[in-house]
Amino acid sequence: MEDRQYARIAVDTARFALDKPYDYRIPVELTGLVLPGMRVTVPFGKGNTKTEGIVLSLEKEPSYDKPKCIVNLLDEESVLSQEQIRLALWMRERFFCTVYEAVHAMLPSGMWFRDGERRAKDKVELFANLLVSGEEAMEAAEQKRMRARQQAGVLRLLAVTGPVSLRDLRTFTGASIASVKALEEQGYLELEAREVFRSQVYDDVERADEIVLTEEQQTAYDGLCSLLGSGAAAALLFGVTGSGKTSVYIRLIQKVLQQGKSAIVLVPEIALTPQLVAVFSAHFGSQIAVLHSSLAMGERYDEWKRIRSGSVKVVIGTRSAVFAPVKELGLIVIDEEQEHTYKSENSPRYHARDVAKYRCAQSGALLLLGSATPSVDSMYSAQTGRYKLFTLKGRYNARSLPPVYTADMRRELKNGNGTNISSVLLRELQENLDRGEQSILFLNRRGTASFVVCGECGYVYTCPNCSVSLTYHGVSRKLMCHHCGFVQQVPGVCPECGGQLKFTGAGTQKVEEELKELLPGTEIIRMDTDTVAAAHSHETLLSRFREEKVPILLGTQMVTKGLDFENVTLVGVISADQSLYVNDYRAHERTFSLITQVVGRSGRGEKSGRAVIQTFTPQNEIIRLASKQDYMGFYEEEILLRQAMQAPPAADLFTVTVTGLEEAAVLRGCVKLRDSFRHYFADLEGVRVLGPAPASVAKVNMRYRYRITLSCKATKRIRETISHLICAFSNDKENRGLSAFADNDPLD
DNA sequence: AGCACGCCGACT
DNA sequence: GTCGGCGTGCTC
Repeated sequence: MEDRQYARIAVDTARFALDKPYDYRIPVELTGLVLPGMRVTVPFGKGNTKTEGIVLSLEKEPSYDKPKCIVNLLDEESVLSQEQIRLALWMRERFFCTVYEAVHAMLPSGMWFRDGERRAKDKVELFANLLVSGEEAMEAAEQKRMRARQQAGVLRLLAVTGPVSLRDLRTFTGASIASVKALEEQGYLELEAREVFRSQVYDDVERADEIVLTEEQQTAYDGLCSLLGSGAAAALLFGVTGSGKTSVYIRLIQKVLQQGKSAIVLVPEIALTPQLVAVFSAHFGSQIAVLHSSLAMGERYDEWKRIRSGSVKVVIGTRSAVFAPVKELGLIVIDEEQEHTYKSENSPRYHARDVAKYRCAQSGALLLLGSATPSVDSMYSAQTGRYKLFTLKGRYNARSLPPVYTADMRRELKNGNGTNISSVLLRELQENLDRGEQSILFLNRRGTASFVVCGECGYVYTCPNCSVSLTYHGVSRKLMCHHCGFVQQVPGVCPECGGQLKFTGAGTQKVEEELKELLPGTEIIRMDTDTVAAAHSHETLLSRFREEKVPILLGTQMVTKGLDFENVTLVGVISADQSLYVNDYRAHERTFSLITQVVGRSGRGEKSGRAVIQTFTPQNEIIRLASKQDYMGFYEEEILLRQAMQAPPAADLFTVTVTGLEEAAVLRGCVKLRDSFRHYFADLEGVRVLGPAPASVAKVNMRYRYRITLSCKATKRIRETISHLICAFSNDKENRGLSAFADNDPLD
């Protein structure tokens, strides 16, 4: 080691085109202390601005004749293992991000601020919440840098992480309460009391009995066991709702632990799966770590350290938990693998499934994808033998799936029923009321946003920076942009004509009113972004529904997931069409999955259930198949369509998005880029270069965005060419002020 | 993205 | 002469 005086470093350049390893000399006083996987500060560029970087390797000879010198060592021990460094380098090639962006994704956010020591946490803590956009906060921090250092630090941290507890604010920025209060008075932030989960201790949870598998589950389990450590690519566990996939997961994880290895379990959104977490803690006690979305930053960091120390054998968490630094990885489970939350929408634009595949291949672990409605991609891999397929057909207690009625909303309209509730649904609701049973109503509305419109002139509040309407937040009574974070007060009247403003709600409000009129005196719990905005009120609402047996639960997306209520015997889908007719190759898949999931909420107890699907297009094939709960029928149909459209899995999609302040320049740059792609791929069969087309949100943060789409088979050459052309694009001086980024199979 | 270097016009 | 405008190119 003593003769390795140089460090190869990935710096935090933010620019993809500049991102390559740079060699620095290790100063004498740091000899022997600098090791791969440690963060350092280094001078970079003409002005020697201090930049953060991470040491990739140590070298005897520098690859450059005038290396500069490392100025500071930020870690006492490596924060990334050799394996994780390799993963970060792979992510750069795979997801078109910088190595440092990949490193950011792999480490808990608490690592990026001053190291905090562990302290006992109170149950309720004050949280600081930004009232201005992240951008405004950064700007204010810049101005305050000299006069009010502490305030600047607080603003910067909040801009990056979102709401942070007062305690964490102090530990990570060193700011005093006074400076936070000052910011509150200046209107930059608000303080609110929030319940905080104590660092999870699952020791006191009552241990569950040994799981007894059904014959079918046992077959799947045996098959999966034989795959453990066999080097198989991946397995798909296709099991209808209520078939006991979780039991198979648990037994398989027990097997993995017996072999001295550990497991990672990914779930779409942990707040929506409290039941799953409870079951896991009953079986694994203190061996598990739950990367909970509402963990305070310090606690998340503590859990990360616990995992790295090797005392945690099972990690449950959302997307980013795929990076959990467990020792001896033996298994990764991705539950509800078709969910879109596994794809990151900003750089690094990774899909947890891809990262999991890579990690499993590296460590000889098994990847298990589980779902009642697998993505068409995964089922295709299973059908073609790339994944091993295991099927669970039997439901718990041999209960059959609930019968589904389709309500034709066109006929309702013709018969003079203009409400959102069909006569069939109303009849069934009434019947449930009479019998004292409960019902769940699901409003399938694309985007849960509620916006404000003038009832007289039709003026809609839109973001001054982005091409979207502002979302109304009932709790804070403010209008907000979901793309750039712009916030403004709600005015009393329309600024254009002085007319009365209307709050459209997520649609749930309207349906709630209609229900109150149709079923007078019936209590209804409404669950949407407005009513669950208060911390943990999601669980509060659900436990009220369970304990107080409130007759009707009405909600958006969030009522579809993992809820298991014995007394629910009726499920209604208010408008099945809403997510179906959008310009996105995944629309069918999403609608089918959504309907199937929500129908599966009915009749999970002793009593049998039923479901009503309301649609304006009852003849639609997807709706028909979903009401029959015929996944394989859906798959066979959809795969033909995908092949005809050359959409995944028949082809891979890449988009390259160009952004800039001037629309004409963006468009020009995009056309040039498209032509370079066409030129580079002229000799390749089966590559289509489409565009430019405006991105689905055509303007974000004052920047216009146009994109081109590549439909092709993803090969090394394709990826390298995309990287190369993005670099060439940003090095071209004619593209000044424009930037470009690539995404593999984006969500929209 | 920053930042320095350099080549030209305007002013002390 | 020489101060500073911004166009150009590089970052170990």
